Amino acid sequence: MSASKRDELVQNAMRAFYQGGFHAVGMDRLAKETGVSKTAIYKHFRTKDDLILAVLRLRDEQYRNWLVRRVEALASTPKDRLVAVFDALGEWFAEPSFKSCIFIKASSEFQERGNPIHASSAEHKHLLFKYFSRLTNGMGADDPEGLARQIQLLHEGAIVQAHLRDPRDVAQDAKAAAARLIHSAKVA
Amino acid sequence: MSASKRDELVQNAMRAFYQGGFHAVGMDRLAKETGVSKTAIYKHFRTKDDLILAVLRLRDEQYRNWLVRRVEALASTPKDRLVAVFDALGEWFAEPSFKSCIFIKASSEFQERGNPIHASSAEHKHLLFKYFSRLTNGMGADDPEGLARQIQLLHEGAIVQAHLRDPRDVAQDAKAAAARLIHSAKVA
DNA sequence: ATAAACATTAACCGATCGGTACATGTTCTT
DNA sequence: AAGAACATGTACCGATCGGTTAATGTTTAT
Repeated sequence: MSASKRDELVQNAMRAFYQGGFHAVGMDRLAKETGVSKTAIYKHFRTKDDLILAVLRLRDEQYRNWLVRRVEALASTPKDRLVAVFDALGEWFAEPSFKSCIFIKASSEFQERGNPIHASSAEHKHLLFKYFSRLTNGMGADDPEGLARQIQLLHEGAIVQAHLRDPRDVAQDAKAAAARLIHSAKVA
Repeated sequence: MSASKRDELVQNAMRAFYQGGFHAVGMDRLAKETGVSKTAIYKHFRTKDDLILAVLRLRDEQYRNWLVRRVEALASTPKDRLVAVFDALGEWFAEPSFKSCIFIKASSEFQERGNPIHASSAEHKHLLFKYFSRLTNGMGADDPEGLARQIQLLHEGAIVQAHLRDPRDVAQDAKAAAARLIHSAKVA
């Protein structure tokens, strides 16, 4: 199996797990939906959990790349970019295939503290925090880490809410709250 | 089976699903952990999904009752109570058995729009919104529904974060953000 | 052309899934 | 005390779970 074929498999597995859930989607169904036989899958991934970890690694890279690039395109100062995060979120929520965040889902299904899948999800959220932190540092906030954590609270809350109610206004609510927090933040 | 026995079953099922996940915990394991045989369970619940719905109904009542009473004990004005919500959350996060919110987990595992379990989770979050809304109305906020939605964003975000990182400071971060939003909210 | 190397498929493994049939208590009525 | 009504546990149902074995292409090197 070529490297690109493998990437394609992980990508298709991501779609299947994202739409159907990790426990709910079995390996047989996965083989059918990805067009790759179970044997071929197990040639490259020792266990289902390993495949899930590969899916999460890919999604981490995808999501953070997308967010950073989209935010860069929408605003040019760190302060404006922190607000623009929620415009980007709004675009994501509006996609018909939006079904919450795969890491929140993964941590819901694999919740034991030491589980690698849980840890991988936590790591993704930490990397996201570091991105927010870069921006709050860039705008010269007095307590950049604190503000970054607050921004992330709104980020995670918006995703959860967008999955449970009409997502149309969720991003705007979060954006308004973020703008308040950012503009009233003390600058060093 | 007496009514109290039934309640006890639902309560024990709640613990098992909460700790282990809905798909991951099967009916055999459930029977073992609750001490009630499968046959007896199926005497009172047509399907596993029906049992899950009963679990969610109980948890909805429990959580909202707990939150309202705890907040009432911590503060006496609507404005202070909105902030106190996050002190209550902090107490919850500090419990060793805390493992996120069962409704967020349920909506992660049953994510199809029309699924009754998903709908029940959404309904719980809507009832929670109505509680926040009562408080924002009580404090005379200019846009009470908008502020209530922002408070709920912090509420959901805090739960997700508390599940993925050290939960010690999460509630305080959310409380600080909520206080900012509440105190800078226009009053009609 | 041929054989080694690799990829794929189908069939199968024991375990567990949600759910049920049935035989055995146990309790209440008379 | 006898029998109806109900509750319970055991053993089982076909289907599916994650994962493997072994036989069958398909490619590549010589």
